[in-house]
Amino acid sequence: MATDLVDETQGGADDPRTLHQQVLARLRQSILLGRIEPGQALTIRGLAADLGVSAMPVREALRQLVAERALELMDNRRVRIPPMTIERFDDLIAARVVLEAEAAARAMPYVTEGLIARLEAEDAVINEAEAARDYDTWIGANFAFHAMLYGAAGQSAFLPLIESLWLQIGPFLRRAMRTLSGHYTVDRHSEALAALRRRDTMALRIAIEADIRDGIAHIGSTLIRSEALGATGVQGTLRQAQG
Amino acid sequence: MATDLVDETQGGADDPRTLHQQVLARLRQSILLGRIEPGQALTIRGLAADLGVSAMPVREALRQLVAERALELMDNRRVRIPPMTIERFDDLIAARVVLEAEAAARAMPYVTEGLIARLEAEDAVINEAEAARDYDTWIGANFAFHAMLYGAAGQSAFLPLIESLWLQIGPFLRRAMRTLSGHYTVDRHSEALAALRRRDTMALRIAIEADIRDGIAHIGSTLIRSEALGATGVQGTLRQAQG
DNA sequence: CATGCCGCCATGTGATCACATTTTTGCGGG
DNA sequence: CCCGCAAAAATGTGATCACATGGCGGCATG
Repeated sequence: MATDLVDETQGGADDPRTLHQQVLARLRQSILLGRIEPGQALTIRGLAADLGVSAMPVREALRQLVAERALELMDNRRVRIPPMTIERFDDLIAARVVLEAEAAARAMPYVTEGLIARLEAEDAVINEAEAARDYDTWIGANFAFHAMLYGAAGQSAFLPLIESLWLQIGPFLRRAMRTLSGHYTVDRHSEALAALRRRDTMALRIAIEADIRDGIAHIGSTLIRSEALGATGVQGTLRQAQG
Repeated sequence: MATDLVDETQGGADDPRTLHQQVLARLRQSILLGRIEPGQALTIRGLAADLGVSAMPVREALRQLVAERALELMDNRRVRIPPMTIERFDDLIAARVVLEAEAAARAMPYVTEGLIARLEAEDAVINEAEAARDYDTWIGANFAFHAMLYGAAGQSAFLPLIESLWLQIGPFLRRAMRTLSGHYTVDRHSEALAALRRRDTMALRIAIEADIRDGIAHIGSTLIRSEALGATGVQGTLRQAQG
């Protein structure tokens, strides 16, 4: 009864990372790509069984994801994806806009031709994925595009904060994209790339903000249709697969 | 050989929180108030002995603080306070400015007379602490003032991000304040309170940004004087007190 | 006296176990 | 047929243990 909740492919036997780091990476990706349903039961033993590890690495990974606000520790001491509300969603978008616009502007001095070329390559992946309706690739490449830009100056204090925001939005982004397939938008990444080539910081800020806003504006309406997504939902009865 | 690294007073026997939550709270406060020296050895067993708990809660608390970027996991798998560089410090301040200015502006609609009164009370505590050179109280009340404002609308997605930034700055803020005792500054909190009373969002943004910038501007010079604070330093040989 | 090597000790990681609490299930009565 | 209560299963929390790794000092050697 093993679910496809996590990517079983990655993580070889000679992975230099600790087990809890591997578990963390896999769970993080699952959340980011919306593979975990809001409301789904997330138990230590269940995840451990699914991932083929003991409980300890899972415990540590869950704790870390709680700290990043990707998961929420309830009063029952159980962990879940935090339910989304309109207010919280609005907060998350506002935080993304100010943080990512600033991060992009601050990355400008470090933008090289090579970086622009790599961004263009990533943008091509995004466009292909969009045409093919491949949402996993689309979401992943989209984040890679932004992260590549913000990390141009090397490790930045902005990136972890932004990543936390993505993790909080991820589960609902995927759900909204399923309902709203084929939404036509202006290619904001092209605008951003043009701004980068011109070294036009202000235009870059505008492009990034526009990309964030109309990339997810329609989620708001999804939220309105089903108030407090994830607040109710299938509680448990999905992780009984173990002896 | 127990250090005064953590506040031993809090945390009764009938604390409803789990042990790891108590440990987390105490470590977090220690970091925020700069009671942990950058470069100081932070071992699981050592902290557990200091706190009178087993290793398990400490492990989980450390993991959570690593996720919040308050601590850093080195390649040795050992944990430390991340060394500060001028670039990182600059990033942290920039992130604080955009996040806190936005958080303050978004809190404006929820500002009541009662909140303003409570902020004034907190500001009084800050001024007293500054006069008395009581840095612990000063830092704590300062954060309480800001958190109170940003949390006016209830739980905000901004607050955890901002808290992470405070935790990253904390250890060095304290160090810089020790060297720069008695720095005269305009009372930006008064300006912020005045803006709140007038419901002047733009003035509030300006006051918050000014408060952040000149509250810690002098730390930059401290950093320049001792390049890469915490990069070198007393490595370990301080947590041998156990057996 | 300086330097490189070896062994010991401390540490992080992961596994397993016991216990208290919560959740689910099953049964009996209304 | 529905509701409530009790038993049973499941879960989170914390403790302890085994093991591999890394750091440190002592020791022998040049």
